[in-house]
Amino acid sequence: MPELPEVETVLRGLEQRALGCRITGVEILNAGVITGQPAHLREHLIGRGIAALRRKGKALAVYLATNGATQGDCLLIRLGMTGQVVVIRRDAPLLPHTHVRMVLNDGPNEIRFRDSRRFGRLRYCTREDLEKVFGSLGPDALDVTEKEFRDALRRRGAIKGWLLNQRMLAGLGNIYADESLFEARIHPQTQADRVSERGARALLRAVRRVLRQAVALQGTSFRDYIDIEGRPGNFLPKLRVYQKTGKPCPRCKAPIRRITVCGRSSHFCPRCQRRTRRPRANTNSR
DNA sequence: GCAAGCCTGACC
DNA sequence: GGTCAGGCTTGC
Repeated sequence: MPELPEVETVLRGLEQRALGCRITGVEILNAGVITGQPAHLREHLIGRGIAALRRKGKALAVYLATNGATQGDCLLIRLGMTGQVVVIRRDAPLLPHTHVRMVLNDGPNEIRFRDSRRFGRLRYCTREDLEKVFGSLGPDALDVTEKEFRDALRRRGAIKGWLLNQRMLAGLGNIYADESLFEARIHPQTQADRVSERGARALLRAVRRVLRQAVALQGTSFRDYIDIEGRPGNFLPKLRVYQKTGKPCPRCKAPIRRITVCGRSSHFCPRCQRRTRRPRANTNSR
């Protein structure tokens, strides 16, 4: 599932392979993946250059340029669960679930958007649209400051759901949420506002460490994820608890458990990640 | 029939 | 303001 490291890998791939190119054609094979009017999207993309790329959490903005200058508008890409963006020769066979093709003025290449589950979306965004979309997201998980992180933790509900809530912190999905909680030795059902100061520091450190390592390894290919060149990520062997139900904890050998928290499967070590019951942090203090 | 990420709408 | 359910889709 594409989370922050996978989207970052796609961003870097597009920077290498598509930055500076011009979009000369857009073919929409399935309008269902387009937010807004498909014709509108085509009109705004055709003839435009790719000026820059920017990511917040799992959202990827491809800035468009006219005569080399960015206008602040962009193509917003959200990969959903199974979305893929590849740069590939135009004459390469069209795989199933290919929904959009964007022809580049770069030799024989085009950008393709594939998505079997069709949870992913492409959307044309004005500068204002993008500000709204990015504004609705919490701080990016790799940019968040300790203060922002601690302040955002002051709310009820399980820490697992908090980590998955993109309005709190943008970028984590189920894989890296479970891995980060394991790293920080925090039980997924711990209430966010009852995470100790030490715990909060450990969690932020864990989130950064896990995400940075995953970015360095081009992400995790659990099922569908591939990068711009069609290559899988290399983080899979680094997973310690995600989908390891019954396997020994890499730290203490206790069998990894799977429970449902906030409606989402959560993998954790029942010995390393003890459930703490401490008083709710007093929001009036400080 | 479940699971996933994100959006929408209902409700307090 | 916040929370929560429902819907989308399809491979397993």
